[in-house]
Amino acid sequence: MEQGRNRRNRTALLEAGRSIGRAFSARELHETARRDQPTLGLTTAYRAIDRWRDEGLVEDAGTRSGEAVFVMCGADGHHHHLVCVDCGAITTLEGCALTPLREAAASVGFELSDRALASLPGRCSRCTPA
Amino acid sequence: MEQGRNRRNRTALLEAGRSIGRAFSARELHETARRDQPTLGLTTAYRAIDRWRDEGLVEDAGTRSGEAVFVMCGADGHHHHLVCVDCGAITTLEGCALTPLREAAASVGFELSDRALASLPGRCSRCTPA
DNA sequence: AACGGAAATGAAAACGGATGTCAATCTTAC
DNA sequence: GTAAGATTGACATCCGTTTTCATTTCCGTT
Repeated sequence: MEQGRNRRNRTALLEAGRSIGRAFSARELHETARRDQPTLGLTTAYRAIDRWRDEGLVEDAGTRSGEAVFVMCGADGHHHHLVCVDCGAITTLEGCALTPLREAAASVGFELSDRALASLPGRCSRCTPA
Repeated sequence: MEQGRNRRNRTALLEAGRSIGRAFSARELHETARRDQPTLGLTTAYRAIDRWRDEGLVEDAGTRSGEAVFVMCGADGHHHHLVCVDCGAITTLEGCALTPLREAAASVGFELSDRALASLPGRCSRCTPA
């Protein structure tokens, strides 16, 4: 019995997302997953990311040269990601160093957006000019 | 003697940017400045924002429904802006509540991006659901 | 195993924000 | 005033993303 395309696609996309190991664009996810499933379409990669975002499996991580980029996110415990704006490298920041900022915002009537700040832009040591 | 178009455009754009009082897109800047200078083109609005960014007069403030948005920024002293992701309202946050975060990032070899975090996403009290 | 409705897929078209092009206009130096 | 150079704005183009739609796949029911 020929296995279905759907399940294989989903698996290939998920493995691609997990194996990339850094922030990725929809195009990069597509290219990576395509090595396993050559017929997989770009539209499906976009749709997978949408679904993952709804499920909390992926976070928006801004844009890199015009493309929206994302980071995979195990949903365990409160944490933030540092994302290198140059190469996409990711480091997980355990605990929450955002509390002082959140309180400062609250004192002027603003509720800081946890979702939008889940991924924090920066530069990894490789990409920081000496 | 007919005054030049260039100077008038520049003035209209600058006044528009300052008068809007919240985060704005290039299209919004264009529409506002156009009330003074009806012949002013959208391209010129984009170019003004580019120039302002180089001069530190404006900061990127993410995107709102697909459009990049910006906030005007007096270059005086270190501060951050809280920008409402729904309505674009701005509050200036004096001092820097980002220090703990910056240090946490530094401890794992990341240099936090001051520029990218100049404008912090959140929700103003009006737009926060009760 | 066969059927049927619901969901997923991928190719192509449509969309929209941003950028590039270029002739016309304006500014500034002389 | 004139010429060289910068600025402008209409239009074309680019490109990431979304929409569309006919086809295929999935899965519960018979």
